[in-house]
Amino acid sequence: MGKPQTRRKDTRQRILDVALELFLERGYDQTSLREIAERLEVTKAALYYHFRTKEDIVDALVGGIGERLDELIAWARAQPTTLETRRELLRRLNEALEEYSPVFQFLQENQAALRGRAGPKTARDRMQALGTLLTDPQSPVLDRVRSLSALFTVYFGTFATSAMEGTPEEKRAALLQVAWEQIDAAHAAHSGK
Amino acid sequence: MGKPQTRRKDTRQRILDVALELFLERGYDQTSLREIAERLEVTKAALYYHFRTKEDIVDALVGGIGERLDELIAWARAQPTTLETRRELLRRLNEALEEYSPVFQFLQENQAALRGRAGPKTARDRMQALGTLLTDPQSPVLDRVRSLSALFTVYFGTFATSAMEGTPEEKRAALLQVAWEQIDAAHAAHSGK
Amino acid sequence: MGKPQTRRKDTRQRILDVALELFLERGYDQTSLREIAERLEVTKAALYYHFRTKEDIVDALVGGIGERLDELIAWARAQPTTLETRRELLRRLNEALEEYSPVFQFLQENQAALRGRAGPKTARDRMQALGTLLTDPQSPVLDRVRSLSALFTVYFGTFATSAMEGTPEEKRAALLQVAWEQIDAAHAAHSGK
Amino acid sequence: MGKPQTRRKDTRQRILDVALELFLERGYDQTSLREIAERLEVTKAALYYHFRTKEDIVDALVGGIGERLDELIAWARAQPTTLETRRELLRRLNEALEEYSPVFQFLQENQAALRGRAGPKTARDRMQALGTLLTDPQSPVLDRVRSLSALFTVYFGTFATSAMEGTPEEKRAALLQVAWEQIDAAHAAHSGK
DNA sequence: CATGAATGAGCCTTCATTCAT
DNA sequence: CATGAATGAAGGCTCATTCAT
Repeated sequence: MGKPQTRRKDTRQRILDVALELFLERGYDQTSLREIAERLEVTKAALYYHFRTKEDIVDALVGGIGERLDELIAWARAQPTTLETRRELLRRLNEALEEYSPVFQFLQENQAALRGRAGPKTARDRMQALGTLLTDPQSPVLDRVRSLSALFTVYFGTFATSAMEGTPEEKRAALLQVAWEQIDAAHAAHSGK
Repeated sequence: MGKPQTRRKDTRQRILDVALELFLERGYDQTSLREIAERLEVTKAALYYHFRTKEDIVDALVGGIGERLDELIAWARAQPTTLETRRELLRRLNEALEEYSPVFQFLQENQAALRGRAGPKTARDRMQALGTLLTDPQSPVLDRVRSLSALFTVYFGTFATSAMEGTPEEKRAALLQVAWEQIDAAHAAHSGK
Repeated sequence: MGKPQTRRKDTRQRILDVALELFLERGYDQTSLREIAERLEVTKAALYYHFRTKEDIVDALVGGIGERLDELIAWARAQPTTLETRRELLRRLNEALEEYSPVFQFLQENQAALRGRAGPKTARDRMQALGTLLTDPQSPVLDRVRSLSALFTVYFGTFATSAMEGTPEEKRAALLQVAWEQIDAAHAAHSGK
Repeated sequence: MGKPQTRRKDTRQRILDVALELFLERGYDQTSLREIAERLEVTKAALYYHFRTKEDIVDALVGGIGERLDELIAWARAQPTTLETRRELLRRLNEALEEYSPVFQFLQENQAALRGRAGPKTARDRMQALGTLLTDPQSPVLDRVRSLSALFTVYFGTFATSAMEGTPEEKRAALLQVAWEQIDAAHAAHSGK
C-alpha cells in the first residue's frame, strides 16, 4: 500500500516509450539499457523479460512504420501513374510521417548507428521506392531532380518546420503545396512535350 | 629542416583518412580506436600521440567544413539580400558540399552520435543561418517553405543524386536550377506584392 | 485418491529426464533452467514447483545411485574379505554402473562443476571405499595398484567399451574377466607368500 | 617505491598459473575472470590484453599437452608394432602425464564444461589413437579390453595414486609394471596362437 | 615518434530465484 | 499446478585513455 508495486500490464509499451525518448535525447549507441531501466524504475533484467536484445527494442519501435510505408508503396503501385496519384502519394506520406514523427526522427539521426541492422536497410529501399514512384524513369535529369525535391520537401520538411511559426495545418498545407508544385513542374515539362 | 620528413605521407593525415573511412563504414560510435589503429597498422597509443581524444579526431575532420560554411554565411550577410545573392549562395553551398562531401555525409548520418559535441550544435546553427539568409523573415509561411525546400534540394540532393545516372555536371546543374526555381518563386510572390 | 492423476506421465520425472539429457549434452553449468523448461514446454516457474533449486534436481538425479553404491559397499563390508567377495563386488559394481550408466557419465564429466555440492564429495568417498574393499591395506604397492587397476577396468571400461564392436554381453564378460585377473594377481602374490 | 608497481614481464605466464590453479579449485565454469584478476591483483581488462577470450586461456593451458601427445603418437606410429614399442609407449605416456599432471586433471574434471571447444574434441581423438596403438585390431575382444585396461592403469593411475602411500618412483614403477603385464597378456594370447 | 602494458568504467546479456495471481 | 513478471547478482567483454620506457 505504501509503495507503488502495481504489476503494470503495459510495461512493454512503457519500455518502448522510454527507449524512444532516450534514443532521441542521447542517441541509440549512447543510450544504455541501464538508463532505460532506471528511468522506468525497473531493473535491466526486466527489459530482457520483454525484449530479447537491445536491437529487438529498435525493431519493435520501427516495425509499425515499415508496414505503414509498405502499404503506402503498395497502394501507389496499384494506382495509375498519374499526376493525381503522385499528389495523393505525397499527401499520404506526409500523413504517415506526422503520425510516426518521432520514430522517423530517430531513424534519421541514427542512420549510422543502425546500419547493418534489419530496419534501415529496407528504410533506404523504401525511400528509393518512393522516389521511383514519383518519377518517370525516362524523364530527363532535371525532372527527376524535381521529383526528388518534392520528396525531400515532404520528408525533411515535416521535421524541419516544427520550429517554424504558424499553425501545424498551415505549415502542412504549405509543405504539400510546395511539393505539389514540384511534381507538377516535373510532370508538365515531361508530358507537355 | 624545411619540410617535415614525410616518412609515410604524414601519419596525422592518414589517421584522419582512415577514421573518416571507418566512421562512414560503421558509424562513429561503433568505430573503436583499436579498429582505426589496426587498419593503419600502428598501435592505439600512436593515435594518442597525434590526437588527445577520439573527439579531437572528429573535430579535426569537421573543422574545415565549419570554417568553410562560416565564411559562406559571412559572405552572404555582407551582400544585399537580393535574389541574385541567394542564387549565388546556393551555388556556393553546393560547391562546398561537393568539396566536403564525405564529411557532410558523416555528419548527416551520425547526428545523434555527435549530439552534445561541439561540431553538430553549430552545424544546426549553420543550417538555420543559411535558412534565414534564404528567406525574408516577414514572408508568408508558404514562401518560407519554398526557401527551405530550395535548401533541402541543394543540401540532400548533393548526396541523393550520387546514385542517379547522368554526369556530375549535369546533375549539379539540375540541382541548382531546381533550387533556384524555388527561391525565385518565393521571391516573386513576395516582392511582386 | 489412490494414484496421482498421471496427467502427463509425472511431470517431476519428465523434468529429471530432460535435465539429465541436457546435462549430458551441454554440461551442468552450461545448462540453464530456461533450457530445461523450454525443452519441456513449460515455464521456468513450473520447475520450481517440483524442485526448490537447481541443485535439488542434481540431487534427485544422483540420489538413487548413491544409495545403490552404499548398499553395495555395506554388503561387501559384511562379507569375509575373500577373493570371491571381491570378484562378486566387481560384478555387482559393473551391474550398478550399467544400470545407472548415464548418471555415472554425468558425474564423471562434471566433477569440477559439482565440486562443493553434496553428491560428488561422497562420490569420491565411495570410490575410495570401493578401492579399500578391493585391497588389503598392508599389501605392497604393486598389489594395491593391481586392485586399483581392476577397479578402473570395471569403472571406466563400462563407458569406454560402448563404442567397441562386440555384443554388450561379450564386452561385459571381457571386462569382468580382465578385472578379475587383476585382483587374482593381487591376491595370489599377497596370500601366496 | 611503496607499492610493487613493477611492470612484470611475465604477466601472461602468471595469468596461466593462477587460472589453472583456480580452474582446479573451483572448476572452469565457476571460475570467473574477475576471480583470476583479483588473485593476481590486476584488473579484468589486463587479462584481456593478454588473452582475447576466456577460452583462449584454456587453449594456452592445454596447448602444450596436445603437442606432447601428438609427438608421442607420431613416434609410436613410426615404430614397429612390437610389444617392446607398446611398453615404451606406456612408459612415455606416464612420463607425459606426470609432466602435465595438473592440466590433465583439469581436462579430466571439466570434460563437460569444455565440450564443444577445440581442446577436448581432439583429446578424445588422442585417447582413441593411443588405444588403437596398443591393440591389434583383429585381436579378440578380451585382448582389446586388456589393452584398454593397460591404458586406464597408466592414465588414471597417475592421478589416483597421488594420495597413496609410497615414494613417487615406487608408485610409478608399480603402475608401469601392472600396465605392462596387461599388454603382455594381450600380446601373448594373441601371438602365441 | 611510438609501443607494451594496464586501468576503470561501463555495456549487453544471462542466470537462478521469487511471488502474486 | 502453473504462469507472468520481475529481481539481484554476476559474467564475459570492449572501450577510451594513460604512462613509463
